[in-house]
Amino acid sequence: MNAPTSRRILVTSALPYANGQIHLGHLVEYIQTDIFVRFQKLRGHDAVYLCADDTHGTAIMIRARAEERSERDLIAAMREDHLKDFAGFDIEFDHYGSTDSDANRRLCGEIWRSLRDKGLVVSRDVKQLFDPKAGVFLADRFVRGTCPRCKAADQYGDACEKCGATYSPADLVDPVSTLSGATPEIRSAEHLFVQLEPMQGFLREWTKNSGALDPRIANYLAGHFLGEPLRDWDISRPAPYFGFEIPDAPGHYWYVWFDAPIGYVAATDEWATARGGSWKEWWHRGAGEPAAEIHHFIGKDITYFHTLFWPAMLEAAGLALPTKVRIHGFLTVNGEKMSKSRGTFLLARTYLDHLDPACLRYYYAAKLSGNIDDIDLNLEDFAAKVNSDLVGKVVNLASRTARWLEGAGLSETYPNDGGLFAQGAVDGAEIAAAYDECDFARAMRLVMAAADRANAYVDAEQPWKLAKAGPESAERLRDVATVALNLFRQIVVYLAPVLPELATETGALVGGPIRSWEESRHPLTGVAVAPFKPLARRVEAAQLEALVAASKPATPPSAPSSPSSPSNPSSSGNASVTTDPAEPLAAEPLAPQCTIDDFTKIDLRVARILAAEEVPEAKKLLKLTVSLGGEERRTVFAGIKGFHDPAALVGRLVVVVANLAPRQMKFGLSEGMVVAASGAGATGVYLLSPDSGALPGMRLH
RNA sequence: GGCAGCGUAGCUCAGUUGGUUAGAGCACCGGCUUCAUAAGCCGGGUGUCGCCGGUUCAAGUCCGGCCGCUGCUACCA
Repeated sequence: MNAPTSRRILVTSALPYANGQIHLGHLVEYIQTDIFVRFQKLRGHDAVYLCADDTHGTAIMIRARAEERSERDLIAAMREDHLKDFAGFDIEFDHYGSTDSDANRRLCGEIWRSLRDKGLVVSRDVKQLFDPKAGVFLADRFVRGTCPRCKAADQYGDACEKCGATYSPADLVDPVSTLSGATPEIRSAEHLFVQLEPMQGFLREWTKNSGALDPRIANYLAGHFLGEPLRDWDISRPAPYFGFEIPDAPGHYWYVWFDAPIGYVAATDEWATARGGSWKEWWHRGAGEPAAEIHHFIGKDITYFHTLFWPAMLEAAGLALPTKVRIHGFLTVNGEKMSKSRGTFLLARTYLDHLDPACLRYYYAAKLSGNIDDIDLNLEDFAAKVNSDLVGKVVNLASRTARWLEGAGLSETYPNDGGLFAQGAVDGAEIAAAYDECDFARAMRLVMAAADRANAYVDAEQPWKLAKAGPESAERLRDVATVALNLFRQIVVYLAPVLPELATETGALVGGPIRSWEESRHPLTGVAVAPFKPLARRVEAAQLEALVAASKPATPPSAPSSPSSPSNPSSSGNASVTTDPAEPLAAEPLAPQCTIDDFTKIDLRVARILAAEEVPEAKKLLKLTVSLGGEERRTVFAGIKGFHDPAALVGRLVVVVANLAPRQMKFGLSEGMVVAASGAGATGVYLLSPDSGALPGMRLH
């Protein structure tokens, strides 16, 4: 029963680059980190979540130029966007800084001096392509040209996508700068390098034995970098460059990857200073009691920086090393890389326009198991999982029992529940262990198992019958509902790191704010229960469709419908045009715009009804057999019973969706769908018929 | 091209150091229920564990090859 020993835990997420908006891929990391930190805080630990915008580098400089604004103006605007998006997803940083801060400049200087003092900095000339028109050195991806090996046109500066050759940008035939179109010239410039080879022994030991890395990662590093001499790390860029000028090397700037991780320390500095402390309490070895843990959450793409460069820098500077580098995979949507053209490049903002952030937080939690596999956001699965778990199992528990307690409140003593609450409390240890290892998927499975038990309890006790049985059952009813609501609140405590909003609302329903994991150990008794308000809403397919539609690239400017256009009679005021009632359209607004590609996915065919029979048990269905021409027959269940006489349908031509996935219905397999018009408020269902002459099997274009 | 990860039920995923008959949730099928936001409960596994070969008394698990998917590729893999 004693509270867990308090730990001091500093947690970071990778710094988002100030050159783009937050998307759902980013959020895999920020949501994951936020859950971890909220969990640690709920457990009573001294945890702090720090992050910052990563603001420097060529890309920012070039974009600022293109937009004819200053870099600082650009990064200030991006920062605001980022903060808004994070807040929208309930991601709660203790401090959110910027790499373009005074604190960061100062700390970069301090760590730089340590590297200099250790003799790790060397200077060397580097030949690089230079864009004379834009006046900047060009990273490989800003140069395109013809592959020197296979002569494929329009290849990047470092490798050919066609033949796979790798080369130096200087080898490209007819190189062109993608910035200005100018022909780049080769220029030589001095760069500063940090020697890593002297750190090889340290890195080999740290990656393998510190416990900071998953053995798979340690193994990967051992086999690919630590087996051979480590190359020097090019750490400076010549002017012009948006970043910090190196104090003892005028005209040279720290490369963005030097100042970015130091941003973690700078954020600590700003946060600690504001509350009267110092960053040294967290980053100095042996400072503070107990020793602080440092956890970095990162994506697998930046493994190299966080497991070799960064620890080497910290080691050289004599600072504390990461306790854990927690590496996660990337996000795919519907099994594929996010794609703008498919509408699966989902921005945080767009998601928030259509859906509840809690749904994504839960879905990610249910899929994150702490390893480096990519995770897939399957939109159908997303809706099914959220609806089934959150709405059907968890929230429904309160929804189906809270109302019986509105007047009386919870029972004065906790009733016999067959050990359910006690079992839930015991499970808490296992759930906590899963959270602590970032195996949130396992935590969610355990929580849902608890919810299943609770629902089974309610079902067995049949409180609805007690409610009807009259006053002599009132106490029993109160007891059953008391158990159910306590089991619900226990589950919500376990879900609080993932679903802070649900935790807040549950606190308002019964028992007050949830502040500690310990609240899962003791049932509430004798307290009031507020009127029940819906705690979560189902995800509807239409919301997902709208999200995808809104994520497609801006459609070519739909010809602004000019009111005077003669082809647009409804707005021409022409008296000869009859005005139809507006209700049908108003009742069911237009679906989001789709492309011709979307449309052609749906194969509409003319079909002839060969047979139509009643399905006696069905309220709405008729069983139709239709011909698509030749021998192609389909069985289709159509929801038109009561509007059409089966006998009158036989022989008639209709339109069917011919490539619709078969659907198992209660009365048999339906192999298509007959198209019909209907609408809110309308009473009938109106089948479509082609003009005479159409033949079964013809496609609608 | 190089490197890494993955490939288990219709879908999303668990499967610990190789060890009975390969699991969960969802979906689906059958039954029950009607308090609840079309929610809930009971029952049913629907599978060539990507393919081929090897090690072993025993392989989803270890080894080799192949295929497929995904990601990364720091001025240098």
